[in-house]
Amino acid sequence: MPNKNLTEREKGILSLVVKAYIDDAAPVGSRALVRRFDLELSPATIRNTMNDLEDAGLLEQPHTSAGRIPTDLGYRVYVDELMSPVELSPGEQAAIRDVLVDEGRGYIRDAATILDQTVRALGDLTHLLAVSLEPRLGKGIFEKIELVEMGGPKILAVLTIAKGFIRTLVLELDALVDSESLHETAQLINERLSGLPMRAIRESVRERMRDATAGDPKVLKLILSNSEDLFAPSAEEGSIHYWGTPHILALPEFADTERMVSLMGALEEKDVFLRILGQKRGEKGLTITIGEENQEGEIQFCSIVASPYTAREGSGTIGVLGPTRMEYSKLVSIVDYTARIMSEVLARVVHTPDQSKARTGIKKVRSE
Amino acid sequence: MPNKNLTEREKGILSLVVKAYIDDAAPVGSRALVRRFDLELSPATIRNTMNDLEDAGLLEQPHTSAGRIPTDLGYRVYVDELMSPVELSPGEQAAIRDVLVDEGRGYIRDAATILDQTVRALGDLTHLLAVSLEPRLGKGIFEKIELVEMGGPKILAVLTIAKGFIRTLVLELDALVDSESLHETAQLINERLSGLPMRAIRESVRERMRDATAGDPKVLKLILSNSEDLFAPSAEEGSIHYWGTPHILALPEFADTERMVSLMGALEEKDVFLRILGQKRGEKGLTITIGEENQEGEIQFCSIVASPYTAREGSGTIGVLGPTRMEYSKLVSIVDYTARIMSEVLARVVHTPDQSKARTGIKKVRSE
DNA sequence: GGTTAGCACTCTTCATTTGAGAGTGCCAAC
DNA sequence: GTTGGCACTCTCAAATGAAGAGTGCTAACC
Repeated sequence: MPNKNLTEREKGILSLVVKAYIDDAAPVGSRALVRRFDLELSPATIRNTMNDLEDAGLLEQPHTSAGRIPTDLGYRVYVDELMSPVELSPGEQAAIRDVLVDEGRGYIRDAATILDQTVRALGDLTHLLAVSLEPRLGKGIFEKIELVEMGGPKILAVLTIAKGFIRTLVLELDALVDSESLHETAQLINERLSGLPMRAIRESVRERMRDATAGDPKVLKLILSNSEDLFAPSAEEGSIHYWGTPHILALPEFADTERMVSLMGALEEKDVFLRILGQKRGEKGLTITIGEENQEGEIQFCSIVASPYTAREGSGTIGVLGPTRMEYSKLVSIVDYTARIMSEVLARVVHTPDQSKARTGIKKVRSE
Repeated sequence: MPNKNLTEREKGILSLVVKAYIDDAAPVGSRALVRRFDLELSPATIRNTMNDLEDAGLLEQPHTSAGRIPTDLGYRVYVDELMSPVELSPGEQAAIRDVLVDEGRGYIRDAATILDQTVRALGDLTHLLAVSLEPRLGKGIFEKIELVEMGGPKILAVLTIAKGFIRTLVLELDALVDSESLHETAQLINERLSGLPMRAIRESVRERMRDATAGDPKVLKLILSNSEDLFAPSAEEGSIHYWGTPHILALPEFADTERMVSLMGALEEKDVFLRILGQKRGEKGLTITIGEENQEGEIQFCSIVASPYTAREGSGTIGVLGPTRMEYSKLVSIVDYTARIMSEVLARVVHTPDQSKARTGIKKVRSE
């Protein structure tokens, strides 16, 4: 917890310095600050205060006799104690809402599509990099399995999990099985496992399916040997969506090739973002991570404003990444609003592993 | 077709200039060329020849009294007439083969996973941006449909197309239907449509399904009103994979922010690459597109070496993108080899719309 | 005629210089 | 506690100049 013993004046100056630096990306000096905000004080006084703030570790100078820029700690104090969230304009709200809400669209998109579209809107609205993590099945309850013959020795297993999540997996047998036995086998599995949590199934399928009386033994064996994957806890753990690399790459902060490469590498590699966003999924509300507060070295020159969202029984994360010099006060509102609306929308949506666009979305049709 | 009337000497010099420039990314001068390649001729002679090549439009000077760099046309002549493909070292071959070939892996990955892994290997091997387009169903033959009840009013339609391709789509009804009628409806559809090309079905489902005697009329109506999507020609037209942005962003060619932004924008937007790669899918063999030969303005400072690959009845594209200054002679071999192996591997794989990693891949299991 | 040496000229690059501008720290005075 | 004044520092941009690389051209050479 940062020093709270700041005078009112110090708080004010820190705020102004942060604001000015966010706008200009250039060190801000005492004289410039006075002129810019029509301060009643003289530059000299400001200088004294700035000096105190520097001693407190909230500001720093790139070199002697340059202006000051906020340190990570400075931003932290600003974010925690000084700024107040900016209300969104109706236009901004609409920009987000229109993308997310699907009224009049004629079909329900699946979660992946929604995330994709949302992340685009968010990235373009903030002019930063928007990132999101797909919802994970929380405590998934297994509903049922269907086995569909696919021609040749291949079988498509379709699992229905919790309310509305489905998972498909193609299994390959080395012998042909007629669809009758497939159906019987599926039925047997459903009788014994339906309603159980996925975890429980993973741990005890073999015992539960012992002494099978019906169904095809080969198929059953196939299912059992793949139970780790079939009944895995999370559906799409690995899926992140992002949008806006051109926005941030154009910022002066990323003129340095090394930073650029390290960020893009992290994005492509995905691991880094999985860790960061996955961690935030645990948090209760909106999170702000500033610069070196980040665990991941690749992006310690960046800040992230992120918020968890919920989708049925799963939950994910959506957020915005940019240089530490970012408009926290506005981004907080935008990200918070987005996550909120997203939770609303996703509450009504089925989660499928299908990744393609509207074409393979979920069509909502009036059957007249 | 570029001028063929080049003397042997001119061809030689052009080759050397291209090679030197590919290595150094700096304009190459006559004296430097002589020193570098231990030429028997004097710089003055080289100068004369270079002058001729400049007149022919194959070389250009960034400014008077700098060295020369190849023009797009210069590269074209080099590629078409002068270079010879470099054979791959066993190590390089192995690097590609190991990723693609799945022996000993224990499971068959789906097409998306294979593309993902291949593109990674290709990008890292070439130190450029590797891109690929997922295979498209060629002349798809509809095999059958299965309708799976999903809880609530939702139905999962599973289509089996051609040999081994499947497509899933979630449909939503506004009434509950028991699985018996679902099964009957599916059976009816299969009886009437199985074996027909997707195109034919799209055009004439309604007539073909007229006077339905069995099945649930509501479900049938739902299927009909979604036939455009269900029987759409291509499964995953929209999917491109890429890897290697950090590689190319680090190149001097991309120090210019504008180029960087325009390339990254095109990558995120996907449209540009869909057009480029989709077009190449039509071509017979490996294609080299140099600089402004590109139709798409966003990447007219880049070259692409790409090759189509085949997967069952579908076909896709895989290739490498980089600055026009790239090692064509080597890339040709690498891309060609990759596409070849990929076609081999994909011939044995089922294509599913499932995007996640190994977890939801296709498990190959000995049922014994 | 092709090839080459020589030479004047051009242009970039880099280091250096210089002046202006912005900013600081400190001191003394208010 | 606040401020004006002042010496000092540092960056930035423009200007300068020398070095280096390269060119084109001409005249001579084989």
